[in-house]
Amino acid sequence: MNICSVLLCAASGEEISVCKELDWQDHKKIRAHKNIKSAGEQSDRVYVVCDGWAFRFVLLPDGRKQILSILIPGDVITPTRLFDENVRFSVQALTDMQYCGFASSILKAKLIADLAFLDAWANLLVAERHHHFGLLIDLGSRTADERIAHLILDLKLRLKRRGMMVERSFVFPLSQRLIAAATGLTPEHVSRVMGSFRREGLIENGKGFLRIVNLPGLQRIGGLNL
Amino acid sequence: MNICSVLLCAASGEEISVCKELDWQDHKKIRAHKNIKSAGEQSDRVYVVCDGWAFRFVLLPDGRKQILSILIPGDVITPTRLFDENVRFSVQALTDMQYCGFASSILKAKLIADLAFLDAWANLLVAERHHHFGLLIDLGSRTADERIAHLILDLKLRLKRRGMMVERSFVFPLSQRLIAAATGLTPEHVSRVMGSFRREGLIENGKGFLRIVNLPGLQRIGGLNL
DNA sequence: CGCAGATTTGACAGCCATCAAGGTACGTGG
DNA sequence: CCACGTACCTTGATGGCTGTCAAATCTGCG
Repeated sequence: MNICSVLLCAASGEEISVCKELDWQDHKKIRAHKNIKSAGEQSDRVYVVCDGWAFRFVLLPDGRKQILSILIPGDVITPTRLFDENVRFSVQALTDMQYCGFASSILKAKLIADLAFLDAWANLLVAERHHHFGLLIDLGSRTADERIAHLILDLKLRLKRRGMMVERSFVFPLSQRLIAAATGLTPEHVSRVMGSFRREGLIENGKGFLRIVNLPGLQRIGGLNL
Repeated sequence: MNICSVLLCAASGEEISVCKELDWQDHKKIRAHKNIKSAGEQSDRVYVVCDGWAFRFVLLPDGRKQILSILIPGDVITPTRLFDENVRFSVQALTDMQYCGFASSILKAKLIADLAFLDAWANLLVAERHHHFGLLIDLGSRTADERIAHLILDLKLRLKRRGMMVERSFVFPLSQRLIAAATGLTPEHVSRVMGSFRREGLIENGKGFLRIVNLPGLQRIGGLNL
């Protein structure tokens, strides 16, 4: 048993005991801004974020990139690798990070043998799907303020679940350029919106961290209210 | 063996032989514009579209609706129902339609017993995920023309795979209001874009059908080029 | 110190939303 | 058969949110 197995279990919502026999195959470090995977590459490993942040993205022919998801420690980087050899997106380290890989053949064998593990993996995919629906609503129907507020609230929730918040503050290594790529906006406009959030006393943020000062206010803007 | 089982197999990309023992539990008809499912409802059935079109959507508190996916015959309406009792979205019939339901307990038992079926189901979820990524790119990074052209090309491809195209024409029951809800635009703007497509000789469309006149031209606008 | 990248701010433009009006098709009821 | 209502599509005028372009400031880093 090791830290990566624990993370994998945590990510899939499973009891640690389920994963006792799982052991990591690789354990890698990578520097910020390096690609972990590029779209189209093949691979026989499923990777899990152990430390640091990363993001999934697609590079468009005209140079713009659309971010599909932001990955924090405990997230599975390529959960569909078990069923699809081709990865349809690229993954880049956002900070210096560590991640570890599990051979998909071993995971898949376990998936079949262990019903609880299958359920856990399915729940992981379902949760991601639900998350993507939220993103679609943001990009399709909501204003810049709403998208950014929602992004912040979403990250807050996920970090809190993993015990990575202190008070109302958390590590926040996202550059405004990245927030822009995630929300479908331009960096300039993100700067304007974040600036107004700060002036209105909703948030405080400095180098690498963010603090939610007025949670109800932020929720009034970015809550999905579904 | 019946038409619904065949459709379910087709949808999951499986050989028909795999599904021989599956039998439908319900077979329902429903009129256009009626809801098949509402978000939050629980259900113990997985439904498959037999005839007609439908769409998944989320209703926002301010009354706008965002369409998440358009469903054509052969599509599984609630593929995650096997792992998640709560459905996070609503589904509405777009035309008069027929659909049938399979008890999720039976499907799930088959999933565990039959490796090929598990793979097929996983492929279905992976394909949907990939499709949602494409939508995210549209809504996040692309113009109105590109989104609409892409929507048309995507439907064309899916209908072609199911053998539902004649020449370059296909049934196209989407109102412009619905295209707007799917692409994150307003009906007025959709009308302008479709009008310009028509004037430029890219498409022809009348009541309930659409014909792609200039496929390369449309692909130049709406191809993802990934 | 010098450079590259991130953030901020301002001016301006454009895409698309909003508001409004009119046309067409279709179903219903008289 | 015709009046009428409803829903959809079309078109125009106007406005606003956000993108684009540009430049200044700041920061970290070699």
